[in-house]
Amino acid sequence: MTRLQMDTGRVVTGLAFITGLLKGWPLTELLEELTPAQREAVLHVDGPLLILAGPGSGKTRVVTHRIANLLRHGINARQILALTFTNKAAEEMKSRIERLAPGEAVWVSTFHRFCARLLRQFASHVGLPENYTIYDTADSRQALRLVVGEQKIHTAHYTPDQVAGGISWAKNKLISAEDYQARLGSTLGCIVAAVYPAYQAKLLSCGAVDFDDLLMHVANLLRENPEIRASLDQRHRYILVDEYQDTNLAQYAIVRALSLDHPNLSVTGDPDQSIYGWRGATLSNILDFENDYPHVKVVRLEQNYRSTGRILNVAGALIEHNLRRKRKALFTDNEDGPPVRLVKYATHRDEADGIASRIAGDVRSGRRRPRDVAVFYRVNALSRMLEHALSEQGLPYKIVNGVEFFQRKEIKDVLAYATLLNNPRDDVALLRIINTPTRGIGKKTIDRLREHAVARGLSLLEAARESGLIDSLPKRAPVAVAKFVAVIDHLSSLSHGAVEEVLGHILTESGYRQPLTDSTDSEDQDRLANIEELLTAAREFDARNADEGQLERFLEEVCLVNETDDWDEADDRVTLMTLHASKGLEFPVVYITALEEGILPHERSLKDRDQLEEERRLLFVGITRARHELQLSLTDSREFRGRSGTPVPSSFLVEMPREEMERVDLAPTQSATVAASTAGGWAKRRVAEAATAGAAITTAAEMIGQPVSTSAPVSPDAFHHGMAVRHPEYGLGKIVALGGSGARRTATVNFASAAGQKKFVLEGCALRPLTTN
DNA sequence: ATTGAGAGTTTTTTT
DNA sequence: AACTCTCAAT
Repeated sequence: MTRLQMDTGRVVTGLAFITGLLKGWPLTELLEELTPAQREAVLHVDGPLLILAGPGSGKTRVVTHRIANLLRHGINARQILALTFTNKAAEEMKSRIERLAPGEAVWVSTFHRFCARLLRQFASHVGLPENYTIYDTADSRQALRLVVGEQKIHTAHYTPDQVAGGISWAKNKLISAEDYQARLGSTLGCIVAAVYPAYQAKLLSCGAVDFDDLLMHVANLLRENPEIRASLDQRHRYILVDEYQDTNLAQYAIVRALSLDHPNLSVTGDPDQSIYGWRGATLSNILDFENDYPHVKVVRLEQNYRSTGRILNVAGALIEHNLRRKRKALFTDNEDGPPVRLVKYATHRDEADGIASRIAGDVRSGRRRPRDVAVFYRVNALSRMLEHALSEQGLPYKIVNGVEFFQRKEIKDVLAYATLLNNPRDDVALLRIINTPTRGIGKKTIDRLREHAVARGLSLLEAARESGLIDSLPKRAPVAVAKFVAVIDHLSSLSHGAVEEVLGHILTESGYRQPLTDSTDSEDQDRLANIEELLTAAREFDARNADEGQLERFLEEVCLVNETDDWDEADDRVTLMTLHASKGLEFPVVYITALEEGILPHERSLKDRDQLEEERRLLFVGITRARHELQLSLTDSREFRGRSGTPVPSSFLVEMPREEMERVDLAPTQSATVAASTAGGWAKRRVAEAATAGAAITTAAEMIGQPVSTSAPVSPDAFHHGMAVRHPEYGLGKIVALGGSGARRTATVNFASAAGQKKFVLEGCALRPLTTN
């Protein structure tokens, strides 16, 4: 939300001064402490440039310095456009450019925000009003439900999410509603083929776009309007794209269209860090870059300046297991550092407590500050226990992308009013608030209104205006509806001032605030506090945007941001976030939790090799965020989705080199205890076992695997591709193929030992999933 | 029309 | 465990 803030007035003279300084910067200063490869990239001015940058290779530094160099060459900042994926990345880049080149108006933006801005300008070309609404996922899902209901489309057993996924997939591939063809024999495809056009028509009639539309509309705009394309190409002479490996076809088309006449396009990326395949990202975009742009300059940044040797070795060994990959050397001059810790806790509670108390110990001893530490997890749902444990230790923490502020009911309600004022055609917004707070407009009334609107081709608000003419309406309904319309009209007349004022009017006039103020319920108090926070955000927005009538801009901003923007680096807090959110960041100390089969890799990725490789990349990204210390952990018992179970260690652990790691077992299980008393301890036993198997203990998984000879037989269905398994004779291995079914189901296993590859009939065989107890 | 209890479902990741 | 949706009572 923050943008380059220019204190107009006072700073202007200083600004010119500093700019002058920059332009006069001796080149040597800009290039100081850069390696030859980095310099090569920084000094590149015209023509296409591909920077293949491994993790921690100083990519952002190179990009920002390159921008400074472009400016030094006298290129107008307005001609430079830097596109990122996340707001976080954009903020980071902005602030680093600001440090190098204060006051320069380089446009740094996420793809979506950039497109939103372009669409405001060219809305009419794609059939949108310029005050169009941006639907977030929840809104678009609502719109989808609406059309499915109105058109009586049968969606069989498919959930709205699945259908929406199909539409989203198509949009990312730039397939329009008219062109969409179901793949032969795909039931879901047929449903999508029916729903997609209706959904798209609904969005247009509401004057709304979903996230995917932002990209698709712009891509279409650029394709269908050569003059607009040319002028934008001309205007954005120098384009830089971050995380290019994550671009989908729509994004590719946009970037391509803007760099035809002026192919000064520089992209940075790392195929090994591609983790958004599920969102339509196409690796081929980066792999084919050299074909798309002749005479491209390719710079490889392979030296890592971030992590210790051991962390990097673990990451490297892991990612080596991806088959669909360009081999890339990763190396560092940094010291080896301490071993990567692999810890097994008894329960997920112990895991959280253990991590929290370890952090607390480091903080108390002064070795680390809270902000040095981050804890990553695969799914948001895993954050709860960690939060609890951290606050018990009195550690300040910050969740990135947690329960999203702007997704909260009360916030969405208030914003829905604002949205409707801004865009009266927005039926989704209207439906959200027509009876919030309750005004005696029930389901029946709403259904009649909708029927009327559909029959007459009206928006719901227009239909509501003529509610007096609708005979089928319940007796008292027209009065209630008229009241609602009056509220909206009144608010409408007040909607042109500062955003904070407008929101204030909404809260009082709509009757939304009163019941909350009267309530003693603590939840209502929370809601009120959230609303207060929204007003604060509005106030800050007003301060940044002096001119009035900025409601539309505010809504846009709020829609494309999913967190309150208080992610302040200076904030001394432990960071909690998903592995996805961690991309692009670094921390001295990193904890990655729940390295358990089904969580990491996620269960939905187990069936598909490509998806499994993406999970591996995800872990790779997480590991390479760590600078000095890294701990991976798993548990013997985890409560998840209300039920507790005994997790199987992640198959990725098999792929990490043991010699870089230290194992800590904080979950003495029964079998281990028995082993300790009977066989002289776990460690000895392990060595003996390895000796007889003729194989060295080489992987991390070996360290946590327990003998399983006594465990009960396992159903053949319990095995799946990629699973880590143990055989009493051949030791540890991994399933590389499965065949047959039922009692005849077979598995082909690659053993770490000299046994190599073996095939088993699973029914009644001695093969066991690698478990921790 | 509204409310509340109970049933049923769910979550991968982000703009 | 938490959330949404449905159905019946008010």
